[in-house]
Amino acid sequence: MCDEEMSMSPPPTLSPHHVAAPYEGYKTEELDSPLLPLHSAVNLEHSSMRGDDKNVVYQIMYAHSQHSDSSYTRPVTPLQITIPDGDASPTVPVSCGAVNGRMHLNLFMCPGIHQPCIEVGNDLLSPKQFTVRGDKERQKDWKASIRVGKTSLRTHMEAATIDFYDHANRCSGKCQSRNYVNAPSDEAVQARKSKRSSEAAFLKNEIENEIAGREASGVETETDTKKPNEKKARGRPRGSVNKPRVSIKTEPQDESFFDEFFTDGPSPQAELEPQSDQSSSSNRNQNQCSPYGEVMNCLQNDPMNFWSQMQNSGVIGHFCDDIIVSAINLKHTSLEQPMNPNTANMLTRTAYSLGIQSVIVHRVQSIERNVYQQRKHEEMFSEIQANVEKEQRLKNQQHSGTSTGSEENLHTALEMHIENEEELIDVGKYETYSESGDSTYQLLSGPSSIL
DNA sequence: TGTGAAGGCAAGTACGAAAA
DNA sequence: TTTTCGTACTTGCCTTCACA
Repeated sequence: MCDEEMSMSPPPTLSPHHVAAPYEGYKTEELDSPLLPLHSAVNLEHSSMRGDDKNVVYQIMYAHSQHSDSSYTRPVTPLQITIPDGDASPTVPVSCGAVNGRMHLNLFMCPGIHQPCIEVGNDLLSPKQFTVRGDKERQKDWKASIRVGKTSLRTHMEAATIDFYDHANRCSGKCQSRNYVNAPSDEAVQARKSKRSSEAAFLKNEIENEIAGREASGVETETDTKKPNEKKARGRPRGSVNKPRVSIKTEPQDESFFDEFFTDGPSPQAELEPQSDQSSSSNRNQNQCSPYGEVMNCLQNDPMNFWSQMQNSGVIGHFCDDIIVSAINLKHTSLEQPMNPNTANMLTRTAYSLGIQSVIVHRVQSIERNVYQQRKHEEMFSEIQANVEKEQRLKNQQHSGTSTGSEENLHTALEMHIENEEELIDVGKYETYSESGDSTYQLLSGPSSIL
């Protein structure tokens, strides 16, 4: 399993490029991958994060690590879809239709299609979304639709001039064609390899040309380290049977775990555990693990040391997964249960810990503006509709003549719609969390304010 | 002739309904 | 309650066709 084998190898080093777009403006339209700047909840939980503190967050994470030398490129987990200012993020210019963007290679992770990695203005889009923006979604082939220079992304990937970040260790098993999986003929394989090797130099050169003016150090091609025979086929294995469905509904122990997660001090259970654990775990050799209280103490009082050890041990991915699962549980709790002080407090703590409070504020404002605009438009169209009906009645009464008035009104309505179009708020910027994917907001009676 | 777009097809996923 | 089955959907690759 790739996630469990997450390595800390640096990302490919194709022309490091500093992201120009401001961090705060980044967002993703991925429904299940909301923008979550990741930083230490322990260190920042009580600090007021301002927008210009973002670099501080980054320093807190890595400044004192063993990788403090400038040559080290920070590892990237799937959560880290934001790029702080000043971070070296290798990018390549990409295009899809008329839309241009920059693909962040260290965010481009297998299988890629839903991984937000393409910077377009202030948006961070997945390749799928990028093809939609470029009006190429009907092509059903995102790799062919996205172009690097004059060549498709597919061609680059087949030539191994571009590959998913740390693909050897993070392969999802869903990235390969059925044509590879279904054992192609040796001739086909040889032909493909030959084609790749002959094109690779040209394609690499093309990429370097595309990013001319920057240092072109080449892309790490990981084909040598790949093990094609270990690739899994996409989708459901043949002959497999259904397993009993595992509900992600919060279970009691998960609830308690989550309650503890974002609280200041140890929970009552946590305080009890060390005592019960101390007697039995005082002898490390007997249990083959550190005492509960010792681990908890390190986690709370020396987070830098704790997480550094987890990182060095290569198991930090497990804890990131726990955080993700806990966040999902919190989402379900928020959606399915009446709001209570505990959940509300937890949501606020989470928002502050993840540094997304400004995103939330912007989203609230955007929703309010959108509701106001929708109401305004409804009123406008109701008025026009009433006028049209009025004209129609007059027309019927007169039994003759033309009703130029209604036509004018209709025309006016169309014009007003177009004129006001630019005033419409792009709620898509902050509209990502709807379970159903419905992007329209319900018009509430009363004022536009939702607070 | 090369390139891009559109559509077809294959393989697998996810999920609900039905059966055991 | 668990397992099996059916089906809509997703994804990726290939072929065909139109156009410059």
